[in-house]
Amino acid sequence: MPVSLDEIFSRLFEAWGPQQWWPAETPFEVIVGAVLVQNTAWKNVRRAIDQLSRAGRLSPRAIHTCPQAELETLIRPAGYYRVKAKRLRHLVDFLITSYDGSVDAMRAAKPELLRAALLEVHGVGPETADSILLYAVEMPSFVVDTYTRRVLARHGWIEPDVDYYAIKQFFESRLEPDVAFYNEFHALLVRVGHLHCRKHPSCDACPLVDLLPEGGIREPA
DNA sequence: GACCAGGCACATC
DNA sequence: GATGTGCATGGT
Repeated sequence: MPVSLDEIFSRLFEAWGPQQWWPAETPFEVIVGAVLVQNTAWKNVRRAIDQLSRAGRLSPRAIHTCPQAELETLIRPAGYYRVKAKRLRHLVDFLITSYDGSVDAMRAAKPELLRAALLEVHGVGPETADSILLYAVEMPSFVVDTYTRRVLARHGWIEPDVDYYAIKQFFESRLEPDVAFYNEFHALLVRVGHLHCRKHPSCDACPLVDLLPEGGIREPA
């Protein structure tokens, strides 16, 4: 690790400032978005959430009672609409069964136990669980996604094939647990990953350009 | 028309 | 345990 995470964060934050994540009106909307955004561009998720909202289906009970066909139609713009309709229903069932449909009620839970419980829900993997913990429940659980992995791997700070939990620990072992900080850091990593670490990167304007490893960026995994 | 997007579950070897 | 595949819409 040739450079500190604090240094990386500072550069990104000074370049772009607060990212205003998660883009949602309510904690429940965060949860819905966390499922719908799986391997999908946020713009498409926005459409799906708007359709749910306009149909009066943007609440735990409303989704719980929503016929499957209607739910699929409403979330269609987000892609994978059949699997996501099922995943959304499983998650809402969990929320209603375990927390009486209240996201706020989850705040009283022990973070590790809540994370484990979320991972038991069909369709909720590590990133979705951590997004819910951090952005909806406001627990300091670092979120790792494609961009996080790509940015770190391209700069040679991690091996590209390390697993999710190892990357999560990489951050959490080096940072103080702080919801606002984790929030901002992850959002900034998504931004730098999106702008500069894709298949055809544009490193010139990247705030981390002078932190590139010897021999330039690494190939993606 | 190819390629990509803020994953996850499941099949197969 | 590692690797491959299906899921699907919409933007570039």
